[in-house]
Amino acid sequence: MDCFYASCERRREPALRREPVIVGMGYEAGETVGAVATASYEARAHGVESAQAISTALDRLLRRTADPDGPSAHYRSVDLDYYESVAADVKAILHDLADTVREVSIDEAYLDVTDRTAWNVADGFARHVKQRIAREVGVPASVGVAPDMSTAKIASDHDKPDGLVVVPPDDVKSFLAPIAVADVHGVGPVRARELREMGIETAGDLADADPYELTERFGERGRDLHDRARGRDDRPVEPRDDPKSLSRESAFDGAVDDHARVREQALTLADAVADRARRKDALYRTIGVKVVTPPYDVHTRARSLPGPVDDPSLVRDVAADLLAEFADASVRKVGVRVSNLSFAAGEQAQLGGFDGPTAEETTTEAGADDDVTSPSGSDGQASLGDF
DNA sequence: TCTGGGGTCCTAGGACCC
DNA sequence: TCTGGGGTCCTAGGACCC
Repeated sequence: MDCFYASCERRREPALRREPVIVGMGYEAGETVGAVATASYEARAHGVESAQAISTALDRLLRRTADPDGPSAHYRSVDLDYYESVAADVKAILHDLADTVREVSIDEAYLDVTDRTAWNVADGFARHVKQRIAREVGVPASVGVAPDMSTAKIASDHDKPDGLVVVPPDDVKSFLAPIAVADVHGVGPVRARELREMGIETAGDLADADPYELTERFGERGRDLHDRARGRDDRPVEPRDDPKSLSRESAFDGAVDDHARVREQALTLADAVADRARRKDALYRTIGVKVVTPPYDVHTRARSLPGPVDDPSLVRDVAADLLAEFADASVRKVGVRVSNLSFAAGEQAQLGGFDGPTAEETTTEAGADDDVTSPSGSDGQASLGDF
């Protein structure tokens, strides 16, 4: 999906169309530590980027739109419940159009459409996907079609927003050759720099590089990158497994030396994580904390239990205990995580095995349906700043 | 670029087991 | 007392993704 959160805001507030829109978090009620979650392309034209400090983003837009009659930026804070309800509508269409769908995130998915189309009409099929989403849900999408997941991903990013790129098997090599190495999935800032130091700038360079040398430098990932640069990616499109971990974290407005305050925050997060796990019917066997100290050092500590549990007070106790090691530290961010998850539905649900579906099951399903509509009425995230 | 929140996978060392 | 070969699990850190 294209700048998905911003598109969702526009869907329910059409006045935002064609306007610069910034969707962020942490910028509510006088706070300053927020970041940009999504910026519309109009905002990106002013140098606003995802993950940017909110102060920088607003500053850039303000500075470039100093003219009071000029374009104004609109800030909205993240309303995940609403975006999830929109995403559910999009995903229903995807499941209708493909035999297998891998949902990667709230706004991205892979579809295996091998048996639904052919290369000579793939363009029309992709157009149909986009049009159904636009017509039935009202948000824009970009689509890439290719013989493998890695190339399809690059293709979908190639012509954003509202993109449509088809790369038939015979074109994969020439399509990938000029792609910047940083645009290959699995190449972030660190590997991009190392690759450049090796004289590898494009996917074509990467494809021509010595795989032995890449493996020496990057381990197994080096082999993967080389393969992907050559269009060799034989991963099948598969639905995602159950989650491997659940976590909550939050940043302080500046570094905090008061351990009692850090601990309090951690206990709140512990409760939130335990609650999230319970709602997902997840048992956990490992409880961990994350502590970020200045300048930006990330520390993690974890402890495993003898067996899987659902025990909120244990999450609190273990988190507090693990945190004690950092009692004298200055802390800018703290998090709590549960992992080693198991989804033993039988243990928790006790649906009585022999009597067929119980009343509880039907009640639960009805409740889930209601959730789809309820968040949209919320105005809690209202316009902090149309300026 | 002085950095939000929620995830995944890989690596490496240590403890421990047979 | 010294020590082969193969394996698992756990923890911590790092890179990456959306």
